[in-house]
Amino acid sequence: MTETRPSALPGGQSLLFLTDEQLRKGIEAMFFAYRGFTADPDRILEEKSYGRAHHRAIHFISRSPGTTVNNLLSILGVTKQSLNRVLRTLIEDGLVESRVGTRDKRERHLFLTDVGEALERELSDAQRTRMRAAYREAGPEAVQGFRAVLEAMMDPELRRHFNRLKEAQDG
Amino acid sequence: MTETRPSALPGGQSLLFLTDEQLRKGIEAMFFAYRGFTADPDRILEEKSYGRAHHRAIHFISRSPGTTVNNLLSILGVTKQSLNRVLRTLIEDGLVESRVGTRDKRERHLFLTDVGEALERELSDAQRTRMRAAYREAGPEAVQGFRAVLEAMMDPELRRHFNRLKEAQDG
DNA sequence: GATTTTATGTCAGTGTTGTTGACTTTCCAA
DNA sequence: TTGGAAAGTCAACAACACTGACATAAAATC
Repeated sequence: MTETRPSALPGGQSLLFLTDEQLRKGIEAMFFAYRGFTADPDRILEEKSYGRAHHRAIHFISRSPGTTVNNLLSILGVTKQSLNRVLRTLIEDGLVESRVGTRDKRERHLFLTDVGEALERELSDAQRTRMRAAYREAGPEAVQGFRAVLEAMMDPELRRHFNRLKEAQDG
Repeated sequence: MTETRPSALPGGQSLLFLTDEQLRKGIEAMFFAYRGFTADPDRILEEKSYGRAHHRAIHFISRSPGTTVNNLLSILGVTKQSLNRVLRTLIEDGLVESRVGTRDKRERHLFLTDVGEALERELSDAQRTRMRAAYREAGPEAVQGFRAVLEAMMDPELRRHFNRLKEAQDG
């Protein structure tokens, strides 16, 4: 059970013996876990007739208040037309405020209104609750491994975004 | 670096001190990692003008050859109409074979053809390569934690599916 | 000062993937 | 023989992505 295979060689070069089967299970775990990961917010969003795209926008605006549209675009990896559709409804509904930049007036800086903050809290509470439960069930050591593998799986550009967000707050 | 916080109490009850910030970073890691996770297959699928839905069908048919449409439906969590559209094109294109059940002739058993197997291999090779690289980078201990957290994050029903697939092959 | 580039927004059209609802066919089982 | 489950089909629709074209304002550059 807790027995481990030889995984490090004298050279310091760590060598993992990973069968295709083990890798495949990792792939399936990602698939099924992601469904769980989005399930709770999806339920909340459905009530308010929003979608995942709205959630993502809300999340990253909350995370980086005052971010520009362009910055959000590169984080989300969608076209401006796609993002704009979502942002427009959020602004119309009074969840997001778009302020013209002071230094560069071409830019729009995005902020959540109080209503937007409230929805963000509702969504992230649900998601954090599941994440917390998963962490507790898996144990403290698992959390580090989880994060390490996920980070290694990211595309370099997204990883840069991830780490930028990370640095903004605590370690 | 390798220092750990107090994470277990005498009672045997493990207690994790997780700030909202730490949980939020886990959430973002899932988001960014999933993008990387699907990036390679997406590129391959685009060439052949298929989508993720086709990939998922191919994957689970490959995983459980002879599976029925109903079983596939409960794994994928979509409507039969949605799955049917995808299956129809895969059958028309000669990637999937649908055989009428012998015991129960209402059921259709799904198999990959040689062409289907070839695409499956191409897709899963790409995905496994990234997974292998991530595992190597994160180290052997991380892999266990990764899997443990993902499994704990799944909805119970999906977890049952996951474990059923797991048991079918090696440990 | 004129030109180009950048940031943003918008309109129109298209494709994939999901949904509901209604309906049919097949066929097992009570 | 009748009820219901499994599978398939058709139609309509919605969310969310895409491309391409175009407009506007402001910054940057020549």
